[in-house]
Amino acid sequence: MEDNSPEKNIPTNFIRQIIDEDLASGKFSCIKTRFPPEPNGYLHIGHAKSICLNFGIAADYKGTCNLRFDDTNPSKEDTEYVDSIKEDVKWLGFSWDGDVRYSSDYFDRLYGYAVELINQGLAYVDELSADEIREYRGTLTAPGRNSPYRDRTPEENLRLFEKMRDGGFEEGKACLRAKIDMSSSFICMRDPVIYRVKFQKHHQTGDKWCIYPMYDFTHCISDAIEGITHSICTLEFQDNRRLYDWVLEHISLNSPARPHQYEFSRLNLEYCLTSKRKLKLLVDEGYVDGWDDPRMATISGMRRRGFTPASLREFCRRIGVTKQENVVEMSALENCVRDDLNNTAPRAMAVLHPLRMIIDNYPEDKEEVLRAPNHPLNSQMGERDLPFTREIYIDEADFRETANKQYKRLVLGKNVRLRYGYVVRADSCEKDENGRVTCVHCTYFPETLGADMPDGQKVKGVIHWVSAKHAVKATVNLYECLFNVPNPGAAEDFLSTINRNSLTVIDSAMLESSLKGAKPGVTYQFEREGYFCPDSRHSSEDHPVFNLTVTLRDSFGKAEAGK
RNA sequence: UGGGGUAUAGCCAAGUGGUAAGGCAGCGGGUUUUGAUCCCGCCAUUCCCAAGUUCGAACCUUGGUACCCCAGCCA
Repeated sequence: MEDNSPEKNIPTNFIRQIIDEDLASGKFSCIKTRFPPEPNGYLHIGHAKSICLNFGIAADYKGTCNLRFDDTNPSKEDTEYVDSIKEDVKWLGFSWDGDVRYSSDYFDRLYGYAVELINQGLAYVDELSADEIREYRGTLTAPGRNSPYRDRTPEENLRLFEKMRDGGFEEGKACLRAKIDMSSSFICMRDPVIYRVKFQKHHQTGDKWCIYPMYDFTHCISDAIEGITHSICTLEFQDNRRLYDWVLEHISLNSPARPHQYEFSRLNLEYCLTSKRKLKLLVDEGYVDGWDDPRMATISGMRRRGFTPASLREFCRRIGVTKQENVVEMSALENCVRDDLNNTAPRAMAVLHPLRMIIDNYPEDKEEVLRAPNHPLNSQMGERDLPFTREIYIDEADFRETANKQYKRLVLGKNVRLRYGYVVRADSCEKDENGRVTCVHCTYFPETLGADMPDGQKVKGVIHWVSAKHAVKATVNLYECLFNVPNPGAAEDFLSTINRNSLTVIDSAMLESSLKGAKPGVTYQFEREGYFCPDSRHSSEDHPVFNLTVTLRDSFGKAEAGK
């Protein structure tokens, strides 16, 4: 039984099941989620999964989703990142509720809650060094020891915490710790540091603070302040959930309903990196052309590559949300892009490796204008002109002097159809001193425009072409995966797994004339080749530069390669 | 016996005691002026392993095994 109703397209996953139960039980009446990136890098495909999850849930349950920058570590953050993140979320097609939020909006209140903890005897200023704190923390199998500063009075702690705030301690000389349990089996509960000294200008709060709250203290409180009902994060925070709950249990903030944290597994995509730290290294060390290099699995890179928001959303829908570790195959993503672009991309002809073809029986000064649909299955996308002349370009791969029956393109003495045009027969070819074919001479059959050969013979092969006189010379960037191995993130030295052939620049491709004014933002299908889009940085009307988005599926090439 | 998690096809992933969805990949066939698209068909007698409970188990119980995460004043 097939059911294509929209309801069936809404994903089901364990988080949505929890929400269904919470709604049914009356625990919550309205769902609020949040997408909480730290502005310390550009968003990548893994973030797209989280964005689709959080904003998707809000949309489907008629709730809301906040965009909140988790900006508690000013030394790693920058407004360049907040700007790019906002742009990426919007581009993906989502809108956050109200204004953009920042954890730093809550620094005053956070400070107040820290004081509350101190007053309850649940936090203390520790003057152990970072190294000493690590020693005292114990190991995975051995319990930790109490800091000698653990039993200071609330009054003393308050005074010391104010001193921290007022710049009275150098960095590393004091920190505020929650007093929990140094022998807990959850390492994160062994008196976690919740405030540290950092004489660092903050991109939002400037020089107002020299102490900054830690993630574990900040995130849960920020969620509660914003009335988040379901705080969704990735698996590595599962232990931290105990601290998340502990903090909210011990402060006076009573939101309508206490938020709960749920964890899902992060996305791993074959041949890609989904680590901001490593992506930043590629950018900083010049291995790529910026965060938006089309080979990067960043949202901005994929945008520049020609991926569509719809294809990324569909990808996130298809991969699902679970707690299982996973590595998704590249083909899953590629298929989503092809599915979308196949329906929406205007078609065009572009010859990537030009080979001259002269149609000897076509008058030298004659020029015809052929018409071609912009989409084979969607006439609403209109048509375009295709100038046809005696001299055209075809692709080198589409001509062979001799070939077996499998080869359906142009062979000496055989016929082939010029896409949207005539049938031609190859009569002879010219070669250079290296034996490389430089020109093919053909005869065309005037009666075959939109018709079979006069004798009724069907021509199997169809090849693309452009009029030499009207062709627009262009640069085309071809891409392969940036890495040679399926899981570069797991490599001991990921830089050594970089694919040196990840970029191939074709500097004299020939485009059909209608592509002359092509603007970034539209992805075209170059027929028989793949999807390509104008490069947003380098393409111009004088010098078009196109990036390969993804090739067409190619069963012939695959079969040939398999031989 | 530190603790927290996860095991269903090559890769994702439904499934929640009633007899293994779906997608991607792959394989076969049809249509086609894109070797594309589209269409049709095939692709887990078995759910990490082993015992047990039950008329009936991927789902429950017990015992194993494998893998991931945690010892930042990062998030």
